[in-house]
Amino acid sequence: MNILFKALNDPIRRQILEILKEKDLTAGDIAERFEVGKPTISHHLDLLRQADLVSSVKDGQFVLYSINTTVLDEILKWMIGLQGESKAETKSDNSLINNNL
Amino acid sequence: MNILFKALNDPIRRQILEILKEKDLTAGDIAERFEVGKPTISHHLDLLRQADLVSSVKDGQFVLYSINTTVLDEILKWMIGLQGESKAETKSDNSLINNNL
DNA sequence: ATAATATTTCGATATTTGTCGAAATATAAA
DNA sequence: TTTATATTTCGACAAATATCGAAATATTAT
Repeated sequence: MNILFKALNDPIRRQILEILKEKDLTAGDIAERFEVGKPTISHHLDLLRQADLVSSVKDGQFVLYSINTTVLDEILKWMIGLQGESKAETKSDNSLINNNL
Repeated sequence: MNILFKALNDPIRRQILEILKEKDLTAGDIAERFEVGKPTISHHLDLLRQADLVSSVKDGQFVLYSINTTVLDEILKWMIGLQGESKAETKSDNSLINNNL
């Protein structure tokens, strides 16, 4: 959870995920789309990989990166849990009236 | 978006949200539940307020804090957008086969 | 008015984080 | 086997962040 939020707490890393949503790309192809240098992108990719938000496969001299969205479910559940079951509802008052999800 | 992820990128701030989900609380009541000092909690509450994840109302000498979950929708939408519309699907191939949400 | 309580603001400090250039590593091409 | 290309690792450094104690502010109680 911690490492997930940490990985998402950077505009470049979020953009990388958006780019990888469209298409798997090599590290170099990803780096080309940003102003920062390749070592920096490599570091960002490392953090995304630590959070399991991307996976990487070596293809010759290239490294191909892909997005992995399944780990986002954890955050989604946490956020939805924060919304539902609000404080006004008790055991006798969970009448599901406010289910405007 | 940035400020939202930043606010969520801390275990204490996330715990504060979980606590406020159950019940509105004063700054002091919140601080009591953590090991860190009151100035630190005050700072965390400030960041949560900047992200509009909490609201505060002055009640005499106390300040009552409440959670505001509506801003989470932005992140929820972003994450769901990251999951759907995957790269394998094109205009001719959006057959909604993989809709196992 | 004075004292007590609640909260925030202010500096200061240690840690974390993003970034860079240079060097290291690995693969492909000549 | 050199040479070129792709990527990561390594140190270094500046900026951001979490934390603290002390002081400031505001409200309540005596």
